[in-house]
Amino acid sequence: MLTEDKITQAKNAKTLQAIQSEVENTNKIALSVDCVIFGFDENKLQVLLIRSDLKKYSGKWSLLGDLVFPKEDLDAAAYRILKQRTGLSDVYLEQVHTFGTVNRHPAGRVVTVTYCSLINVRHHKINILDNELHWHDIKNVTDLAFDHQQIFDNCLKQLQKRVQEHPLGFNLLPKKFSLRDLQNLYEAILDIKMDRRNFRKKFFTMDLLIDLNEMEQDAPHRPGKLYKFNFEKYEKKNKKWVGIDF
Amino acid sequence: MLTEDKITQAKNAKTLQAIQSEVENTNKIALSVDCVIFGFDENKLQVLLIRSDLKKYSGKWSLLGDLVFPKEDLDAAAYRILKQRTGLSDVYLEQVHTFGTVNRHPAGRVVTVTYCSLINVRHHKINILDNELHWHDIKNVTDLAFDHQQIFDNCLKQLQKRVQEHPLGFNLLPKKFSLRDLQNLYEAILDIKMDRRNFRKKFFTMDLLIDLNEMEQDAPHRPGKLYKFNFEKYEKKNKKWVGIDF
DNA sequence: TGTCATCGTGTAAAAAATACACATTTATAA
DNA sequence: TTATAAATGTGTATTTTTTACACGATGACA
Repeated sequence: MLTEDKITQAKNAKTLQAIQSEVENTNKIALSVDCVIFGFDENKLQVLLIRSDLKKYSGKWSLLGDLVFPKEDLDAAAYRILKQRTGLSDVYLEQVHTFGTVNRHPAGRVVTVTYCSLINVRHHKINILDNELHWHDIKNVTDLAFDHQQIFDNCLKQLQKRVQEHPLGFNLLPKKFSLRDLQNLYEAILDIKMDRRNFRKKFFTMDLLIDLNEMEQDAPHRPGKLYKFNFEKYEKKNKKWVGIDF
Repeated sequence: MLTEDKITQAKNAKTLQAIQSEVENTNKIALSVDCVIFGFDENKLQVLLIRSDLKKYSGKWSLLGDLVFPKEDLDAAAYRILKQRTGLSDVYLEQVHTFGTVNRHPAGRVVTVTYCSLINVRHHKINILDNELHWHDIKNVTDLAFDHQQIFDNCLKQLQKRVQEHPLGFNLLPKKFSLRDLQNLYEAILDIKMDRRNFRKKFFTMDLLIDLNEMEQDAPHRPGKLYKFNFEKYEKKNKKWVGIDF
């Protein structure tokens, strides 16, 4: 190493104290997490919203969020909010994006880490005690408080993409579901219509559905067979590259 | 609305001051950005690293990062670091993930927002004056300081995925490139070998390359034709859904 | 027992991905 | 100048995947 290098290195090698001082004193910022919680009910994709707790946005709906505690992991904060609001643990949760525009929050600088969560509406329904908390058909979600509309749009877009690449969608369905349920789910998330026969062929070819030899109950017409997703088998196979396509 | 609802709403409707107080006083956290800066040189994917400025990690390499200023947008902080370290503006930059494990940084709680940047090595080469800053073949990147190995791995994985779905890769190449250059780039990023004829067919079929009617210079063999990417045409076409595949 | 709605199924055509070989061009070295 | 080495440029046959499309069977209900 050249002498010059050593000088530079010495210059760069701050003491831990120096950095600690920077971290402690100068540049701290409030950090929050916001959860976009999706559910699937009546063949519609739904999102869980709460009335804004800020007078400025009184009457508007907002995502579920809270400040992150100083000694709390980000994921833990997101789980805390979910547990608090839905009573559910063990839910699908994935970080999506961090929004940090300086003036995004009226109360000061708040950077927010957003999470997408998928839950089975049936499992948690009884736990929504707070009357200010409601499911909304995503088609009717407009004009949310803060920058939550942007966050929501971003999250939905990511969901639409990821649901095609990974078996996320099953988190929104009961353990047992019919192929019709599954197709309705995909159609709701992607906002498209699909050919029924080709959809079935697609999933049967994947060979990741387990036929339960049971039938739908209480269908007002010919009942369909019930399936469950074979997570074990899915975990074992490592998906290959798809190929360049843009 | 029920009376009960109104009570709940009143309870939830904090004043702006109350929230401001929370934001200002209780839960502030140091926030940094870390940039994974990729380059492409000698047919190898490279990443720009600096020697750690912490004695604890003396000798180890780390990503380029800095604390975010209280009145600075996240993206702006990332651009600032890039400008500072490479002299480049107008570079490809994309937020990837936010890492916030409580003990990830020895100096205290620091949450970091990570960015992936793709730059043309030729354009900035002269601007690396700092001797502690070096390009590293990604194949040799191991054991970075802090949790930077994890951040790097995550970022590379995302790059591998996104480069197949969007024309990011061209940010790593000179404006004029041969098809061989392009293929070498994809092979380096994805760490696979591709069939030359099928690769060419693929890109010609896309019809997004403009034939410049120029030839490579100084090739030690038969020179290939040079192309540039048709960004205008690409922007105009909106890619349709790919289809379920997992 | 008839009607209605949905289930369950197969095939043909089109499009995309893959595997694969040889003549051409330029630089370089004999 | 000529021969050699190395990479370019090109096409076709095969397989796989995607798409389009129709009808008989089943169960609920009236």
